[in-house]
Amino acid sequence: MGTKSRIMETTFKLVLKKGFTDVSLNEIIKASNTTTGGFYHHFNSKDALLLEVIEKYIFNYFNTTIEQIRSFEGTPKEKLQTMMLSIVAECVNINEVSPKKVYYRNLHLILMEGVQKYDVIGESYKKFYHNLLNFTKEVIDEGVDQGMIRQDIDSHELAIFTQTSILGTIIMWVGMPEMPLEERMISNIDHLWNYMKIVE
Amino acid sequence: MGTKSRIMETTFKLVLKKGFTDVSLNEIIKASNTTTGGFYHHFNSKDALLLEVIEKYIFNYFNTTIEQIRSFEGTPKEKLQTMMLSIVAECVNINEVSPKKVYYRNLHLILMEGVQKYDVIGESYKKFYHNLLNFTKEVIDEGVDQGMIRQDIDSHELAIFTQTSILGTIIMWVGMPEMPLEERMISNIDHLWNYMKIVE
DNA sequence: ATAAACATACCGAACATTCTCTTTGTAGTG
DNA sequence: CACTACAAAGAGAATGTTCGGTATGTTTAT
Repeated sequence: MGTKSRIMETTFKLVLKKGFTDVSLNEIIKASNTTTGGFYHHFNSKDALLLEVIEKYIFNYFNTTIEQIRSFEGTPKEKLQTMMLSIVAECVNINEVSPKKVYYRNLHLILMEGVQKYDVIGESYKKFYHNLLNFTKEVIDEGVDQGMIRQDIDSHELAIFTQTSILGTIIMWVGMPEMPLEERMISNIDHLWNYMKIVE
Repeated sequence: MGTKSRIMETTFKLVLKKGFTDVSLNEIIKASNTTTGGFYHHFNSKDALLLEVIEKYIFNYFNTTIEQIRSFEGTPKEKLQTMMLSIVAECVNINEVSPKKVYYRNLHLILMEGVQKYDVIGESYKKFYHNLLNFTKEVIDEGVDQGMIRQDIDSHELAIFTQTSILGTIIMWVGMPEMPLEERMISNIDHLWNYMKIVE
């Protein structure tokens, strides 16, 4: 593996454990088995590194996951579930960086730190949300076409409500980590589905 | 105003603008019109100060708001709305520190930074969530007693679903600040209500 | 009543440490 | 020779903290 990607992977691991500000450049350099010169050969600054890392290891992953689920076969409800469980549960296995699910909590917290510190990350975050929202809306529209989802509420409105519930599940779990995330996610999607489905 | 509370208020203002890590002790000391010695007379460390500030200005406020709404008169739906709008919109006026609503976004991000950095803050965060969850459940139980809310779903289950939707609205808005928060919150509570109310 | 003893609140220069980033040097390769 | 990819050393600024000192107020003893 080249020095650059070694630095990036190491950085992601460290950041996942300690956050942006609590991981120093010296630490990164040592853990990456390189030197200051080596580092500055590949990156202009610490910030530049962090931005690249976030972009590659978080947003790239999130957005390609959305793309993958787009071609996934199943009912609208199954699609929603798969989408969310993918983002929530599997993202921790990015490049096998960490085998433990626990880290997704940190990943979320770090993302928030990034949003607060760097406008660029805020922008990527926003793009991802729009991307996810579009996906949700597509799925709901599909359900409407198939006659499974009620038409009396605007699908865009339903998509927003769905997405807020789903993101809320994550945030709630960040605050109460003892809550079983997958279980909760599934049961909340059940409620959402019961609300939007057509009752016979 | 005493030196200690002056330091605390100034710190809260600064932290709200720049986050924990980006506000230095020198900055705090200068802005508080005191000196290094004066500071260390009242606080053992910078971290100790931050913890006290978060506890006083955020969690104290959140929890007393819940208490206030407990004695508020109105329908269950109105109570839910008032609760959330209070936390979301008015909390920015804590001790008239800041007149701008915009800051609530920062407040949330800072809270996340705190949760990530300090276990103590994570604990307070958790307590607040439980407190809020209990409140939500009380309100729903009240609605059930009044025959307004369906009984076929466990009220605890409904409370969790409600809270996740509501917190999701906040998180979604953090990612997409152009979204009108109050409006969104009200319309999401409408959906929730339509789901849990008894249809005639 | 007065002096001594102590406590509290605060000052500010000095401290050691850590941080990011620059500069200079060098081994390998085409 | 020139270029890439790194190594080594350290400059320079900023950080949180310590510590000796002062001014003011409050007990306590005589």
